[in-house]
Amino acid sequence: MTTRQLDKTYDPKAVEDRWSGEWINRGYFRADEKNHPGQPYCIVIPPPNVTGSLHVGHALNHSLQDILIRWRRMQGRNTLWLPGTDHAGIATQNVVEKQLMAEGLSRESLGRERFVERVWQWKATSGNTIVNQQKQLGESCDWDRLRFTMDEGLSKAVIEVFVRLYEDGLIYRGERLINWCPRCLTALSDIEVEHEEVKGKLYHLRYPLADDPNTGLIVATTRPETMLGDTAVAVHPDDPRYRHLIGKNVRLPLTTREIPIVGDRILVDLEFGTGAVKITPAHDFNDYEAGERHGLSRLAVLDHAALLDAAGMQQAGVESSVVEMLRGLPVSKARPKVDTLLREQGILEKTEDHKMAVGKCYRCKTVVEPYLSPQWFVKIQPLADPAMKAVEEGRIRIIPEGWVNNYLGWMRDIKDWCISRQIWWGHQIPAWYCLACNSRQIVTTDGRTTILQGAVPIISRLTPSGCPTCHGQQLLRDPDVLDTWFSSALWPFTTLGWPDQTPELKTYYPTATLVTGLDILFFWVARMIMMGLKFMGEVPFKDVYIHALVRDAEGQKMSKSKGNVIDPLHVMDQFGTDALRFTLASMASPGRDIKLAEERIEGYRNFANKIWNAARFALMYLDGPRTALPLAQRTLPDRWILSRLVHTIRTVTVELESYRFDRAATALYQFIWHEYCDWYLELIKPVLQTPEHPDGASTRHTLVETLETTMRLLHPFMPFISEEIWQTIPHQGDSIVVQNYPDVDQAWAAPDAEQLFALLEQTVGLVRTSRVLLNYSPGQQIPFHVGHDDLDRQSQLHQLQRHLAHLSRGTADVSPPQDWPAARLLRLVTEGLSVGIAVADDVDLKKAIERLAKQITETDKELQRVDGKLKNAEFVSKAPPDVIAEHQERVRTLSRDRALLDNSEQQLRTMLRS
RNA sequence: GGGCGAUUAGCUCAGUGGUAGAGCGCUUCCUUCACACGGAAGAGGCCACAGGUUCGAUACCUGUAUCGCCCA
Repeated sequence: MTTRQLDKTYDPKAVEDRWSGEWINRGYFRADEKNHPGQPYCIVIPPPNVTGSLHVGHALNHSLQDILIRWRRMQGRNTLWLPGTDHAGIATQNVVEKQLMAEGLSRESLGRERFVERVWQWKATSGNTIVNQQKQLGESCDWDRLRFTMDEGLSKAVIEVFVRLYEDGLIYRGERLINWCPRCLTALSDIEVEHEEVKGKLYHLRYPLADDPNTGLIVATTRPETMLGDTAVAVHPDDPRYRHLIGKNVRLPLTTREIPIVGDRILVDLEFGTGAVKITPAHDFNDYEAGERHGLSRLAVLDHAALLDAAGMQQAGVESSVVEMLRGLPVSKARPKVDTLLREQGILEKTEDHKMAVGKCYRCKTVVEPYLSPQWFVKIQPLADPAMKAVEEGRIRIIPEGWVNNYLGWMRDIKDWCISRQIWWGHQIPAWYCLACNSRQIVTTDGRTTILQGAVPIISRLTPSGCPTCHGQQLLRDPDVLDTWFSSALWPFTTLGWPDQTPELKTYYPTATLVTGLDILFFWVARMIMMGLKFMGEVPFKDVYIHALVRDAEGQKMSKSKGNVIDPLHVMDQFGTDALRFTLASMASPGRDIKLAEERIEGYRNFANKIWNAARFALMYLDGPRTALPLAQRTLPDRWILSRLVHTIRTVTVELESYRFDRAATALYQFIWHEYCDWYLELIKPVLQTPEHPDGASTRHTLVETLETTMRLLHPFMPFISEEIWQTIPHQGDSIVVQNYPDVDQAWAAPDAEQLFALLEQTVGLVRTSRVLLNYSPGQQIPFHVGHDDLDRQSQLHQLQRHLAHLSRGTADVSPPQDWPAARLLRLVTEGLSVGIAVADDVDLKKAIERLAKQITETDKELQRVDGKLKNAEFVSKAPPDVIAEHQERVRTLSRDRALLDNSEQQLRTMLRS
């Protein structure tokens, strides 16, 4: 066998480039839905926006999934990690529109067909960016199954779902107040609005009574300009200030209208403002509902661009001079004008500062307007109920559990889902209208065609050939497209071939785990559950693992505008992909956001280098025969490291099963660095470096055995370096990717070896401390004494003599402390263990004495504390016997230590004086 | 306004009803033939505050403060 010489420093770049491509070429990630004997384990990736490039949030999300998938694959499960991208309707349309703008074009100038073509073109050139980046990260997706939410199969499925929901009466069209983005010019669903607190003013307006203009009612509002569309004033029916006014009318200032005063205990908060509020059903959600309760008409005074609308104002009886003054103005300009008008007319009583929430478009951050328009909705309650039940009954587990209430709470109050968007990029709604039958409902003004409420749609999977009612041939397709989240809600089954009953669907649905961030729990997760239950009759996944958000080192949300974005590709370039992956995994503690700092990644880069050098070390000493001796015949270091390894295997496996990536990563780090490298490799050096050593063959075997196993254990976390090392050391098989994950082999556990080792570690620690106290240089060989109060331990020290001498660099005399020379000896004592080192003539003893004094103080403190507890009658009578025994034992040990330390200190002081 | 979470070493974070832990940073020593992206030894903490439960609380309960997130 030829061993390759490894470089002194690990260079991730070359290794990663080679393996990321090679794994794919060899088809290791390809799923087999038909012949694989293993239990299926499927994860569908949260499809990144096709516009996107990999950011650190993806890196976290994908790293965790890849860990799970690689781990399960190695465990022999029939794994499928299904990749894909999302067409991201509004976001993508915005990107392409921006491009057009730069060319002096607009989507309107192109027309719908050419615009959509243009987006496809853009997708063809830029859409693969993120996929290529994912491959670079080593993501073990089955890339042959890459799906896109607008590819042919998925589009067909989307239409199918729409038609079926419509036929089931779960989709309807109606005029409702919806969230409207005046910049994107489209409706948004409730959750696509981000609420932000801003400073505003509360305006107190006096509305005079119609039959007694000298008295009036003062209403409080944050949006004075909408008063033009008021259709009532509400007071609380129990409010003694106003209840006698209910049923009377007020004169609405700036208009020719009179509006009624109504009593409403939902809308009106007795404590807030003046206790009287205006009702503007066309421009406020709460007012809209109040309007429904009281049968009020809705008067819209803003148009689709959120500009004051002349026609609307006229219809609302606004005085013509006011109409002229305000027409076409945006709210920001209209408000000061209205303010002035109201002041002049003595209507504005006062204003006061007021904090209020404004809604912003989650795509473009423009302030959204409640807007009255006909839209398509999903009737959600019938879908939400089973989705709640699935979680309540534990058919879906949400991890961490804390989010369950969040989910259930949202589902309980869920509102019908507005699914139509007035954009062009997306799945066009499969609804057609007969122009003949709907001549009054279809109006075109200024080139904008509006399909009014009441139009009768023809819902069809294919383009209908004619009107089924009048057989008319002139049909207009509904111009709206579906909410992007409509198609992603179907992702777990449409990507597997639904509505066809494919083998994939049969094998992999329901999927095993969904890994996602909290931010899309409602957007995506909840809706997948609803749709999965509706169309598959089964939950789409069994576990939902919700991970944290990645923030910058200061805890700020990363954003391009703040300039605090950590680019994962840059980091991968600088420190290696494995280092980034390991960092993210080790920081993925539940319920806490990740503050990512580069130093942390650098630390794990160092870890990778450490692993690399451990492998280098192994390779350097691997020449010669290797023999697998029975475990009982192996050396202490070998039995100890195997015992620690099996312990680590158990920990990593258990932690992965409970999605504790952080703990699994910590266990690996601790084992590899501080057990394998710090102790094991040091311990076996004398054997490896002695030619023809009797333990050589067995030690070399264990060295390879443990290193090879450790690489397999590490592989899901650090796929590249583990593969590279695995390939270099003796192994069987083509790639670590397809090897078995290490199993817990209980035979490796060796409690006796661990116990011995603990004594070794403790003793070596004391010797090393002594050396530093006495300023012996690290290389200097020194004689030292070791002894123990406990006879068993004393004899164990004899067994350890060789290792002690090696690790402490000196010659070890194991004998009872009372036999040691009394003079010129520094003695350190811990828990019955004594170490004595000769003091050279020229040594400064101050440091050693200080250290002894300090330890004596600490021992005293501890002694008092423990003794105090034992003197407490209640403790002795109530604490469990084993705890009491333990305390008593500690008092004994501490007292002995204390006496010996005292003695040692006095000796040193004597020396100092002489 | 409602709900959830956090508060532990200088920083970032684990953790447990009975000796307080890690990484980074810091101090001192060391280029020893795996690794200076390294080794060894150290310093550093009233576990936010106040009550309660308990023989015993950093941990369990209640309240307070501060910060963060979600929802309205």
